[in-house]
Amino acid sequence: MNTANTANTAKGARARARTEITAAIKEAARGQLAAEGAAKLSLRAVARELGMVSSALYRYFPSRDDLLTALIIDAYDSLGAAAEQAHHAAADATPLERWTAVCEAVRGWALAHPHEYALIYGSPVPGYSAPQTTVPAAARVGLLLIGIVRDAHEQGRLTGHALPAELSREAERMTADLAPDLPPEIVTALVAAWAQLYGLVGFELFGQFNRVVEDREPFFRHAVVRLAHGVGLEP
Amino acid sequence: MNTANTANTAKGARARARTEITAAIKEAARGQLAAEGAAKLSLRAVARELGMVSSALYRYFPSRDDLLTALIIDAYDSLGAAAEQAHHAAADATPLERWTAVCEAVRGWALAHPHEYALIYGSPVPGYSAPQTTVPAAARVGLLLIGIVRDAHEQGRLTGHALPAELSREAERMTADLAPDLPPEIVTALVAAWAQLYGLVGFELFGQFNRVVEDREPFFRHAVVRLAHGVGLEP
DNA sequence: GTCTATAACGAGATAGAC
DNA sequence: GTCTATCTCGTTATAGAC
Repeated sequence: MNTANTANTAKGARARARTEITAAIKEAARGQLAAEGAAKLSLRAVARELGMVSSALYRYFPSRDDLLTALIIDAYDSLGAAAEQAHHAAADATPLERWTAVCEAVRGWALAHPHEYALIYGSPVPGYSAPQTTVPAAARVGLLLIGIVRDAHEQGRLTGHALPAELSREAERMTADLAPDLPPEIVTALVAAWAQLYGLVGFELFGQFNRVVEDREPFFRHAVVRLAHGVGLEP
Repeated sequence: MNTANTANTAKGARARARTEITAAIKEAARGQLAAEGAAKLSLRAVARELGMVSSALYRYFPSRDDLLTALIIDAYDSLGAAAEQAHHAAADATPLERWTAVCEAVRGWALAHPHEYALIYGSPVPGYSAPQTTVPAAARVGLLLIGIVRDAHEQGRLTGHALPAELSREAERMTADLAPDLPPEIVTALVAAWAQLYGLVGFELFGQFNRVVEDREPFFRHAVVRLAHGVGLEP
């Protein structure tokens, strides 16, 4: 067990060093994101900042695109965790209150991490195409919103609006994919509200609200309550 | 008058050449936008593509940022013209039909010009800050939407929702700025709907709807009708 | 096996002398 | 307006330390 012990501690130390260096690389890369943008993220600059040589980074990330993917997943996870935490803190509240709590957590995270928000919800990075591995992290906020609406539906607190005939096929397809237990008109409204939420956040973050909306917090709060109404959530 | 004549034609030819070359520069720059993104837009590459020398471009655009600004204004103007044309074609229709016509024109233009859309509504370009000269072009779509809602209001076709007290000051400020003849609750809803419209378009364009919304046109159409309802427009 | 460093490639950008 | 010398980049091959 002596050998096992030393082997374990040795392996543990190596693994610890590896995760630490991986974290340092991502941290330096996030600094690059803020300074130069995702399009100009460069492995050499990251290595320089860490006092390493560029080829050494390839032990941790097989390519620049893999580093970008890791940053994207981290950003989605950080946003998702913030939203889940806000949702958990409002666990006993009404669906409408939980909805606004999640939306405000999204906005708060975006204002606190503007460059990471731009990475995941801004313009695509030229030449980069996100792999499917980003999907679970990207889905976290959406799943929260679905869960809130599902609870409201089970409590009989939902009122939907009729769908046009041309949309019924697609609405049923989305419903089967996302939330088979909810009515199609609710799922359709929910997907739209999900996109519209990020429209509000993006306009504030990217400067479109400059000289238009000044006092943004009450504006946003009211807008997401109206969004919830559109999905059928009543107070 | 001989001298005046030659002077005039010379000046006319020179001015014509200048606008032609300016247009060619912007055209090549738009190609760069699509290939490398706005962050990597470089005067040298544009010059290379045109067979010019980089220093020659400075006769047309004093800096890279000025070229960017010109591209941004052109994009806003192109989008605004497309929206205005769609609105004009629906001049005799109901406000709700004009609303959806403008929204669909925005989406159509975005799908046809994804890189220019990313330039104006995507992540900000690092190190670039848009000057106030972009504001009039950027406002065109918003002014259209305000006009449609104003017409509906004058026809008595608008129903608003009460505002929370915390928002009344900001709502009155926005109303004074944007449309003093409309009720504050309508102006507030309109600004929110404006941002939400671009949330829908951006999600489709930037891939967030991949594997989520497949048949996007009826989805979008229904979503903007619901947006209009949120502003108070009834059919 | 795990890691870092050296060196090199091919492509492209850049600054400055001319 | 042209040329050149010197930068950058992502990536790979290789050699050696632990």
